Amino acid sequence: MEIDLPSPLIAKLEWRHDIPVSMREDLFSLLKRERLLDAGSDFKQASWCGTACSLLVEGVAARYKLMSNGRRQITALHVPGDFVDLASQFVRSRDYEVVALSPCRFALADRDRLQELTEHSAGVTRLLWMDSLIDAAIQQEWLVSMGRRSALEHLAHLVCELFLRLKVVGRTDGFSFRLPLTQADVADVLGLSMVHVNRMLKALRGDEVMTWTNQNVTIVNWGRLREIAEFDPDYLAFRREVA
Amino acid sequence: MEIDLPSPLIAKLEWRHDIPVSMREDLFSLLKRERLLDAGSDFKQASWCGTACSLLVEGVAARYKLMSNGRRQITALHVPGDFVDLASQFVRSRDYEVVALSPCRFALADRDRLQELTEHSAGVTRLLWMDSLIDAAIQQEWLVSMGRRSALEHLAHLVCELFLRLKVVGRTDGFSFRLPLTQADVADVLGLSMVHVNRMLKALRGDEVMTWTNQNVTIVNWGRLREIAEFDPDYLAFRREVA
DNA sequence: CGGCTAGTTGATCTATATCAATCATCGTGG
DNA sequence: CCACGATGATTGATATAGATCAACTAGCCG
Repeated sequence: MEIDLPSPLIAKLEWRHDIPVSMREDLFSLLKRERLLDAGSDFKQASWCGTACSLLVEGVAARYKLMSNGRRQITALHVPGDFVDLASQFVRSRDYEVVALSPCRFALADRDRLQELTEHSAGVTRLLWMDSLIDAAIQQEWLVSMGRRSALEHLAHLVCELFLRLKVVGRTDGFSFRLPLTQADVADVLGLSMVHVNRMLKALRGDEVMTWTNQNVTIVNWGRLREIAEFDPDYLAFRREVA
Repeated sequence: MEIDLPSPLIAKLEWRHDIPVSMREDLFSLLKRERLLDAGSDFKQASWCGTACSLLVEGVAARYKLMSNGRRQITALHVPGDFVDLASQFVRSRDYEVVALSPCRFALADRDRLQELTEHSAGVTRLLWMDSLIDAAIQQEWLVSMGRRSALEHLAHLVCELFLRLKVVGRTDGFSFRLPLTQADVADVLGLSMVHVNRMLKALRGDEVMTWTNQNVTIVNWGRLREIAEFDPDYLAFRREVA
């Protein structure tokens, strides 16, 4: 079963561009080693993290910053097909942590091999560069949500986004999907208090827009949810409608 | 005077890495044409914006998203040495606008030439990729500010960041610098109301931490300002202390 | 059964928004 | 030189979104 590690990555990329066979092969040859991480463990303590870039293959992880008085802000959620630390190939960043929110499976790209590959294949470089640009677009959208959307709209927007991101990598079942975040985690994503997240979830549940119990999200009224969030999936750069 | 267009870019990059002469030459040859934009004009209406990538050489510009009910969120501020639309080389994004906040001078990089350059020079590609990664790091820090810093801390953090970014490109005078944003603009950066921005400015002025009148910022007590903001410049990736 | 974690709810408090008025500055045309 | 309008800054009064505190419930796992 070791041959299929980059498949969620490739699934995601194919929603965006045509991927020639040669690039696919490059990615396969780059991502062969596999490693696991338990739920709750910090990514930095992973033994390999100094020498390789990690592609998340299964599970959900979060990037966050911790502040002096214990406040935490999650700045990104990683789902299968996402690189967790591509930037580390170039920039040393000590100020952010990554944590596995559920048991995670990673495919490793050796730094030296990646460096070599980017030097010889402008195509792959382009692909990875674009991927990081789209991650940035996602963050930009989060910024808009933080600044100018209400708590309810923000929450709705987050769910819309995650639904599509999970769907393109085949991690949804109709309008349902698993999302291993506690309400406290969600609060740290949205920049809200846990209590308020709970209330907003209740509101959406009450209006029969969506439910989120334990770790299971079900979108009951997709149109309404999009409407509340003013969700426009353009920034995810898919070539056609996902849902 | 046309020879010096990329100089703020190079100044910025040199705070981060050693730039070999060959790369410097590549950048010079890439960025030769010059264009102006009036304060207040939208970047998309610029004639060249379909065929070239634009490096801001002089002035300040803002990237923002407009929402249905008129709310606006500024997601990035561009200062001399910043590419305004590097992403457009790869991704079509219709959902964000860029506006010149003061009269702006741009150096243009022809898309085709840039494409060609990135195919032949892995070094330049790396440099530009890293630059976009650091832009993303800045956005990440903005996200933290939005989510988990108070209005006052957020404002202080913004000023700290802009001070350093302007300083490395030689746009500061001691602890003073020009920042052509109205309080309404600042509100749209911070995700606050104009009125509240005004109050926070007053508070910082009253405590003799900084002043911001008209378009002139003066930091009176740098240590205190950093303290309020919990500012750690690591994310800007400079190799040594700027201030 | 007990203790842990996550979710739920209510009461109260506070940061920030909104509304509205005033004031300062500056460019323009008379 | 002055009147004028426009734009931006400042301030106060009031409203509200969301935080904080505290209690209680429901699973779940040993």
